[in-house]
Amino acid sequence: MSTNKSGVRERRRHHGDNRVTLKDVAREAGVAPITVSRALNTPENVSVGLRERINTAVSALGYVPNLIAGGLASAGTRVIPVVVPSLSILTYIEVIHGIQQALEPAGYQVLLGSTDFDLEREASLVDTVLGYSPSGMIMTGLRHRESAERRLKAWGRPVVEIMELGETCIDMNIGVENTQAGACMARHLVEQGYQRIAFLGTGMAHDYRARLRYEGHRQALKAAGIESDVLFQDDQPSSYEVGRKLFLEALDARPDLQALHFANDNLAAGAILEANRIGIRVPRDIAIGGYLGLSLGEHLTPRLTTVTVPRYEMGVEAAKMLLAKLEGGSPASSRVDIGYELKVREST
Amino acid sequence: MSTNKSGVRERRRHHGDNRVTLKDVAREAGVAPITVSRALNTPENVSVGLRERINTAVSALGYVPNLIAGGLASAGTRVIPVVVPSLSILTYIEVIHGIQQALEPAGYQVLLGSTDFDLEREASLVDTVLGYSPSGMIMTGLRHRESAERRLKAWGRPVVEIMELGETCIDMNIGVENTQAGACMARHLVEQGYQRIAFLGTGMAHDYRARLRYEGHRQALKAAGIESDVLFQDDQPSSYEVGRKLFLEALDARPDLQALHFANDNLAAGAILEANRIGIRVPRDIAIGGYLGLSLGEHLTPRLTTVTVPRYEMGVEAAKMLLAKLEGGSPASSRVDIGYELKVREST
DNA sequence: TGGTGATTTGGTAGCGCTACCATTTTTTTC
DNA sequence: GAAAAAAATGGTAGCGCTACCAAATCACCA
Repeated sequence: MSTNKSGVRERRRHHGDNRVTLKDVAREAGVAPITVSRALNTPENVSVGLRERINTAVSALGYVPNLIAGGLASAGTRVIPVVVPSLSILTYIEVIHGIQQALEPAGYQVLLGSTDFDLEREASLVDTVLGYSPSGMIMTGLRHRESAERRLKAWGRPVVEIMELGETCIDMNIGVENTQAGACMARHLVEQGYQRIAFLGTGMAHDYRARLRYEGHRQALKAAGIESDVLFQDDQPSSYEVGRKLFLEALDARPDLQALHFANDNLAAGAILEANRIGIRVPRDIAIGGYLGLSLGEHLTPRLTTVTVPRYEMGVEAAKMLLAKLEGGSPASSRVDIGYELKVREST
Repeated sequence: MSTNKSGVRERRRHHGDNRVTLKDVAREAGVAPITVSRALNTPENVSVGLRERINTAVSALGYVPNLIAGGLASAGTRVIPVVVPSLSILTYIEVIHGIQQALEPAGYQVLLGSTDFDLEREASLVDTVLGYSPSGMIMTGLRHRESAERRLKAWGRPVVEIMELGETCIDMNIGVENTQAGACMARHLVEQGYQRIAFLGTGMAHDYRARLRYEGHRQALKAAGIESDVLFQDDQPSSYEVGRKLFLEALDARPDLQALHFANDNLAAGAILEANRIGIRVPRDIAIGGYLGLSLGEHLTPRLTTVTVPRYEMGVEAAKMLLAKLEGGSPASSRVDIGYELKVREST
């Protein structure tokens, strides 16, 4: 029977995994475990000599902290869940990219969650990820199930809501005014002299931010004295293919249309590419405007007029707001309008 | 002073956070905590009546397990780190999407890590994420720092290496034969009668999978008796813009070229879009082939000939292999060739 | 009915770390 | 120089859960 010196039966480690622990480092450095913990977490509270001795032991043994144990015992686990509606939409990917690039150097990891635009799933995802004792959290949008919102508020750690801007948020908020962005493009189309303008979007039943842009579009047309309001929509996720389909559908149903306002650049690009193929001249025959500022837009012929949103930067800023709060301070502002910009190019 | 019934000073909870714990559920259901744990994790070991009583208590209190504590005490934390070279490359995003879609329903979360093609960073990322006691892991490629490889092998939990196929892997492997895929396109170009063929790629200094495809390209040309070997490269990440730049550079430097083999569809698309703009006819003036099968390729004029790789499916399959092993069984195969397909369209 | 084994439940210890407090050492002050 | 304050280190308990083993209960059969 395997026994150790003191004759007590050796307890088999739970996991096969026998990583170096803080205790091992402590033994190596000849100090108490808690001192090692301090040397690593609050080095200013440990004398210089000891600190060096401990650091030597750490690298000698190749110690890597068990964040799980740390998370259980104290604060967070240096995990930041990022909850987005979909991973198949480039927009969210670019935001996540920005978040990740800003968080990783600070020693935080991104935990990915996707809701498929379902607030119920979002709520249960919030429950799940809170089970990881994360250090903070990034959510998409300002609308959530009441239960999720309550839980996050009670949680008391930094939360950033992105993509959208509103009066009230759980904790911090960065995004754009979707209604205004929608109105901006519509106004531009009107200013260009177009009168018969349609809005074309996908998944508007669940994507309320797209609905907000449509709402802005309508308001702008109304303000310009255009009462007619043409909408083409589809329930599939946005893609070049769906853009193409909506484009053909609109041409067919309303040959008199002068301009098409697409809910995003994927759709708009699909339309321009199809126009190229079938010989419809943009904007002479019909004008096309998008939303997002995907790089593809600049390479199309004609180049796509769009309302750009700095998605990557939004991610970086969201992460920075979170980090500011995590590091004890408070962010410069807890509500940031990342802005949008109308890029007038040749398609309108 | 705040004291409880037994006169012991009440210990302030570490975290403000006062979630419902397993103990609370146990009290509510009138059983021992361990029984609740069993009812949730191995319900077959708990009698039906008790199981129901416990489930009632769980939902009455809104209990959500603390995965951190579970992870510390036992096996994994139901986290699967996914380590990829970059989040700005659509390929990896689509794989991650597949992984996420397959893992989330099974109750696993994706922890994102990106290495920027730096194996040193990859190794330290491996150390970091192992600190989360993950249940399994997904890595990109088969080449790693020796330390990372050793650590993962010793770790003893399921690891899937994706994107590439090889003789030896840490644990499980799914991907494509990059060399063959590169050769496939080159062979096609030769068969179409093109002789003066260039390969155009980006970041080939660090992206060895792109180098493998180039290697395949060279071998195929050599096999066809074409000794000349033209390469244009750039160090920026792939984009339409860089594709455009390489395209113009190639046209300028070697006006006699008949076909361009791009390392990926982003570059190839950038080239076709530029060709459209400046009036170069593809494939009459010059043929263009890509790699990946991005959906954009089908919407270009001419449609892009490419070697498609089922990226989303690769993610799903990788996740399934992992899940099979996590759930005790073993995957049907621990080495899966996800395959590629030459899609001949109008650009060649 | 008692005995055997299978099934169901509970007790205890500990996963690796840090909060909290106690103790020791050093520095400062008058 | 002693007393007081500050800084450095250590001890202990416990974060919430599950592995391991012990105990209790049940089913079954001779």
